[in-house]
This record gives sequence, C-alpha cells and structure tokens, in this order.
Amino acid sequence: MRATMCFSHFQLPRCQIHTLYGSWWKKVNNLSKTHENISKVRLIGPSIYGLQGGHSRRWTQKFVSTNTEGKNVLSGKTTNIGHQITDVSSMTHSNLDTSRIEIGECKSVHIEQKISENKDVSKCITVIVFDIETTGFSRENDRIIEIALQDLSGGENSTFQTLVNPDMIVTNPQIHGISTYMVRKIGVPRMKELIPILVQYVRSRQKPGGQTLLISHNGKTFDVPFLISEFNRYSYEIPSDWYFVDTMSPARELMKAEGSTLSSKSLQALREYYEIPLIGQAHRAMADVNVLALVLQKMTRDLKLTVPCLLESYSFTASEISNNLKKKKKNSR
DNA sequence: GGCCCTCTTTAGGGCCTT
Repeated sequence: MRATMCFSHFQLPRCQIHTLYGSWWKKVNNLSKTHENISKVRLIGPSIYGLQGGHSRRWTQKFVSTNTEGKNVLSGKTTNIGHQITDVSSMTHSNLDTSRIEIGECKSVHIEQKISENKDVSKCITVIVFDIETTGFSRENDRIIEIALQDLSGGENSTFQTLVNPDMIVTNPQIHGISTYMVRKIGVPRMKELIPILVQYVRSRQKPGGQTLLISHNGKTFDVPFLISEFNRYSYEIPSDWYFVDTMSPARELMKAEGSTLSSKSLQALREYYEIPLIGQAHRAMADVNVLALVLQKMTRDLKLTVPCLLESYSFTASEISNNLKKKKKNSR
C-alpha cells in the first residue's frame, strides 16, 4: 500500500531533506527499544483495532511518501508554551516503510496522580496542536480530508500533515481550497490507512511515561467528535491516554477578562486580536495549526495558564465525549 | 450539532467548527 503523507515545517526555508525511515521512524523504533516497559510504541491491541492476529502480529508493509502538492511538512524547531517561537525548519519528502513494527504494550500514568506527584508535570506532557479539514459539518455524512498536528515541544518531525482521501466528492473546496482532484491523487491515504500511522506518530512524540494533550479550536464540538466518528467507522478507538483541550473555553475567559477587546471567539478573531500574521491559506489544516499554536501561547500567557492548568481545568477525553453523545442520542429517541 | 449565556433550567438564541 502506498500513501501520500505530508510532514511540514512551520515555515520555509526548507533546509533539510530526511527520510522518515531514517529519522522519525527510526526514532519510533528506538523509542520502543529504549522504553520497553514504559512507552513502547504501540498501536493498541488487535482486539481494539480490529487487526488480525495476536499481539505478536506485525503490521503489514506500508509505504508513506510525502509530496509537495499535499504540502506535507516536517518541522524541526517550533515552540513551547512559555517560550517564544524562535526558529523555523525544514521540509521532508519521505518514504516510510512501516513493516515489521512490533505492537507493544504501553503503561501510562494517570494525569491527576502525576500532577500531585510532580509539580513540573509539564515536562512529561506532550502538547500537540491539531486541526482537521472536512467536507462539511456533519459527522455522519461528511469526512475528514486533511489533518495537521504540531508538537509544541518542537524538534525533528514535530509536525505532521496529510491530505486524506474521503472516497466522496469534496463539495466545499471554496472553504479550504482542497479539491476532489487533490484528495484522489495516487498516494493520498484513506482514513482507514491513516489512523494507525497517526496513532503511532502521536505515540512517537510522547515522553516516556508521559501523557499527550491534544489542543484544537472548537474541538469539543467539532474536531474531537469528528475524529471519534472516523475512528469508530473503522473499528478503532482513540487511545484513552489522549487528553483534549478546546481553546474555546479559555477564549471565552479572555473575552470576559478586564480590558480585553476580543469581540469573538473565532480563531480568526483571536489571530487578529494578537496581531498574528496568517502564513499560508486560512482553513488549511497546518496554517490553522500554526495560528492556533501562537494564539495558545499568547492566550495562556494572558490568562496565566500553565500546562498542568490546562490539564486540570480544561481537558477531556474522547470517551467522555462519546458517552455524552450516546446519552444524548438515547434521550432524543 | 453542541456548548454557553441569559431576559434560564418548563428555553431560546448566538456562536463556532468545515
């Protein structure tokens, strides 16, 4: 199977060409070897993911390659909450051979426990900003056509971006500029193929024994439920140690804050409020991720929010969202 | 569709995501 995968940097210039197999993928494998009992790279068991075979079953071969059309970028250094974004990095064209990857076991530590044990919990939390583009607003009838992630701790391969073939006509290219032609190109992965890679990528960014915090704008009502639907559609589940934060909540607080002139909670309004220049096309996943990463940095500064704060006060899990959706569906019958 | 706010909870409207 061959799929197109984009790994992008926050900004040009493009200064390095890596192969994923030589960089990120090697890192994934090294991680699994180094932390066998802690954070061994894992795609969760076959029973959950509907794979054939037992835990010892290896993944079948997959090739993932970037293409420039997909604007797949891979960033080297970006930013960290509490630190200024100081650098930009390179672009990657890669061939990724995911064969012979062991499905291991991952031991995670409960976040609340970790916070109480370690005040500097932010050091063991991976903060990833993400965004999706879709064919519309309906989780049932529409599909994801682009996804982008940026690990705010920076470093090699800190961003992940790809178009997704939705197997349907893209009816809203005027919104994001993504056409049916673009997503139907040879090599653009379907969601079913992308999910294991996506999970593995996030896992590769996770610190040993740490947790993952995935941040998006309006994620509670759009991005996360959409992801849940896509995962469930192919009998996958979002890993239970993925914690989500919706930046709409702190944005509401910012609107109410004394002296704030923020008039709307939209990402565009937040970008304008903080005078963040738009790099790339609005409503392309990575462009919006870049904006949100900067908004998050400035908003957490203004509201004096720390990463543990975000976790304690704003985070939610996919299962909480799923349970809410099930309850509401049941009540509406 | 779902969250939040308010002129509220026995509800309705605005906003946000593509």
